[in-house]
Amino acid sequence: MEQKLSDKIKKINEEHMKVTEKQSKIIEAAIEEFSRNGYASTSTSQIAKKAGVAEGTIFRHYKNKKNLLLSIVTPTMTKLIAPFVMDGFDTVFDKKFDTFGDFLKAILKNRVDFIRENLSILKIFMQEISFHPELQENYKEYIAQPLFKRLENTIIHFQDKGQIKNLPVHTVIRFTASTVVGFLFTRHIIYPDMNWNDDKEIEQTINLIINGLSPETD
Amino acid sequence: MEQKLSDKIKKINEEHMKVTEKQSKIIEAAIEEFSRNGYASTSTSQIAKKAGVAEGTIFRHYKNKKNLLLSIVTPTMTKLIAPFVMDGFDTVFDKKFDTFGDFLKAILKNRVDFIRENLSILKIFMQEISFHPELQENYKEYIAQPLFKRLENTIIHFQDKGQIKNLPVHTVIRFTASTVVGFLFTRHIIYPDMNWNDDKEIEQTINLIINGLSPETD
Amino acid sequence: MEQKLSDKIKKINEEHMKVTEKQSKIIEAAIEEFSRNGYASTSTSQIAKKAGVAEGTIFRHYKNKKNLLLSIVTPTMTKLIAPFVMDGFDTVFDKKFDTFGDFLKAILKNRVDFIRENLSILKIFMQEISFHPELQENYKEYIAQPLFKRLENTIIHFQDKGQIKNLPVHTVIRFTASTVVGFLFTRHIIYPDMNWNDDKEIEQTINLIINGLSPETD
Amino acid sequence: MEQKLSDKIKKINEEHMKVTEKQSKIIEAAIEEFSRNGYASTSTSQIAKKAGVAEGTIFRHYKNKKNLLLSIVTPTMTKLIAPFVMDGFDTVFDKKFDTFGDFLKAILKNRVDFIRENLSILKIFMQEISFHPELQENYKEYIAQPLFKRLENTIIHFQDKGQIKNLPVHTVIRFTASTVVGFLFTRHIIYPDMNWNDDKEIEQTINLIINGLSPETD
DNA sequence: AATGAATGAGGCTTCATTCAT
DNA sequence: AATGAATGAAGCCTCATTCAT
Repeated sequence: MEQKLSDKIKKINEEHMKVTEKQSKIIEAAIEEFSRNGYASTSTSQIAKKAGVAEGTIFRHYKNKKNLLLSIVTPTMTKLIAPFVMDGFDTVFDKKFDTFGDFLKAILKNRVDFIRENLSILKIFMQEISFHPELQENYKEYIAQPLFKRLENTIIHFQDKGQIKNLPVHTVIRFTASTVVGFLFTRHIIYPDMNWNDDKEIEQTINLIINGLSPETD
Repeated sequence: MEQKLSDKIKKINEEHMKVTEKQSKIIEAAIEEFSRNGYASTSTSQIAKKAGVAEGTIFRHYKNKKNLLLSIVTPTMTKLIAPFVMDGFDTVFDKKFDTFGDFLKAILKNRVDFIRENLSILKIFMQEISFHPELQENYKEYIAQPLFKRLENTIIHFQDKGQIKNLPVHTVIRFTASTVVGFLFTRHIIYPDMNWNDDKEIEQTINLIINGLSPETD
Repeated sequence: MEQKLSDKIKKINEEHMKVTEKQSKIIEAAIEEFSRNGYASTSTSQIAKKAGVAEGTIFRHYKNKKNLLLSIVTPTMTKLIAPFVMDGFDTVFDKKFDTFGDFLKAILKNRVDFIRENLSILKIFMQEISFHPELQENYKEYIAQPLFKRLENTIIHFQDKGQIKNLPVHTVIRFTASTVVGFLFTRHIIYPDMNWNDDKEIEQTINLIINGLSPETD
Repeated sequence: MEQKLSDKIKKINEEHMKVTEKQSKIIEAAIEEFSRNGYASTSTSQIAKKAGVAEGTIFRHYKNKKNLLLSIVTPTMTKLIAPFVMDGFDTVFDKKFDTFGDFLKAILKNRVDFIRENLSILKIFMQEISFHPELQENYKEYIAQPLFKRLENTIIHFQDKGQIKNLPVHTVIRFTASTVVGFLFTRHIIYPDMNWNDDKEIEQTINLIINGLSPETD
């Protein structure tokens, strides 16, 4: 069952691989335009022009505009969480971490490049998730739920070790995610052009999380 | 100068007051539709139908669809931060707070109802801010800057009192805001229908922030 | 019968006189806008704004937009030809002229100021005459026909005196009118801002007409 | 330089050639409607219906309603004056004319059919030239200026030969053009349905011009 | 007499999608 | 596989006109 899930995810990603040259031009153009203007305000002819293909060509490869959106967003989102859910991968979970801090650091190190490279798509995802039920369903089934399950285990593990306050798991996740996402959002979307010292910021961010979650020490 | 700003903001809000009955029906309908489908995917005829007015009536009151958006979003955003920037108001800042926790609690108590009541508009704001330069300008001038200034003072105040770690002010603000917004977002947008114990969640959230920011005690 | 015609024309002009202050503001504004943008491209709200009245006020005084146009154009056109058709007036026709040249000079002297003052309205007339049957009917009945009749008599008179070549009357009128209108058009519409020596140009123009029409002298 | 101009004009006309069948239906319909109702009072849906195409098809070929107008008017106007400005063409200018009368006769013979065939477009041009700056610019650059230059030379030539009164060139042109245009206008626009003897009228018109311009013979 | 809010028809234009080539 | 002309529905907005105040 679990196996099946990661198979499905593998398939989603593999389908994304076998693309012709025109196709990848279309995808590239669509990502740029969707992320700059939003899905609804981007026309297929705009994408075609930017991709250097005929309008009809888009519809030869993607059933419709919505389908093009899903083809862009879904594989990237699954890849984003792949290290958390893929068995057999050399993931961050396969190593044993002594502290919750180490764990966080490892995740961030592992995913921060991927996020930077796929920022436009993540932006599109955040913008569009509310408006497209298809996206929401994919998201819940392939991303949110598997991810939550894995994190749940990890957090309980560190709570058992006494490193994390005994708050409800979802509160811990929410706090951690908020802080991390808040940093990445500020870093890459609100002030992408500021002069950031990424290593220092990440360390500070992790410290704030660990401090926040550390059990009363008396 | 500072006085002038709060005057401008007062004006923005007052202009929003003198509305006919049809006008407020239009606003109400637009808020609902914009927030459900997004600005670009909401048609003015849709709004007119839901408001029970002729489509032309919308354009008698708002010269543009864009203008309608701004008329909805800008006054609400200034009202949201009004307690922080208005002089002469009985704001959360006029009282002296002994601890940073008390300060946070006071803010959240003060603003949480407003946020709940204006959730749709805040959602619209978050969705559209990236796509509308006019919105961005209003936001920077009337909201982000004044708010930052006030918070900066407050945070330095509590850093001087030794309650908050000596991190850069913007880091403190980012961490605090991320955590608060992360809670509100989860509470009202991701899982609005869950059975929330608001008081307890707010307390926990504040504790996480205070813990996170508390200076090393050794 | 003839009497009736000049009575009708008198009535048209008198009706144009009893106007309230708002009415004349509307007329003034309409003239300016119609002549600048054309009838079809001028909106009644544009006129109202420029006139400083409410949109509804226009329709209190003029049944509709078309009616406003007619109220502007028709009286002016009848006034333009009034000296030619009004009995009892001290017209250019009442004096006896020795030569066709004197006659032309007298007409031009008499009408040139009127034309200059009513240029915008004449422009509107020329633009709109093709598109409005009502205008065409008024024009034929009250302007073209009476005018032609009078000119016919005059021209036959000078042909009998041997001053004008024995061409068909309509040819003489066409040639004369073309030359005069051609001058006025160039003078006031094509190059209104050039530095014109009006007296000299008028004299030259008349000379060209007289030369053109002078019988072979051999 | 001069070469460049005639190249540009050639290009304008050639672009007008490569038209699909639907395109020429659109043009045909637009000409008829624009000339019957005026540009502003003709709707694109009206044109589409008359052309038997979808409204959207118009905008695939002409980015604007305005652009459609220009695509109709500009090439025809340049073609109208082509014989005057095109080098290498077998124009009326290439032959030597003994008299100004022969010159006028040649021009009229040459252009009268073209005018008759393109009457609707010329009407549209005259109606719309005042309201469209783009049209005015094209007109000045490609039509009025080159035409004036050529005529100037010709007129000075005949003035030197003593056939034409020593009036300012622009006065001669104005008088000649007024008389010719006055005839054509009466012939084709005011009374198109009258029973005209074209050859006789043209001869008379030319005689009037020549007489008008002939130097005093004493 | 004057106002101006309200209307709804219609105008120009864009767009996703189809289909013949 | 790729093109791009064609479509017609729908979008935003303007307008002449009406009517309650």
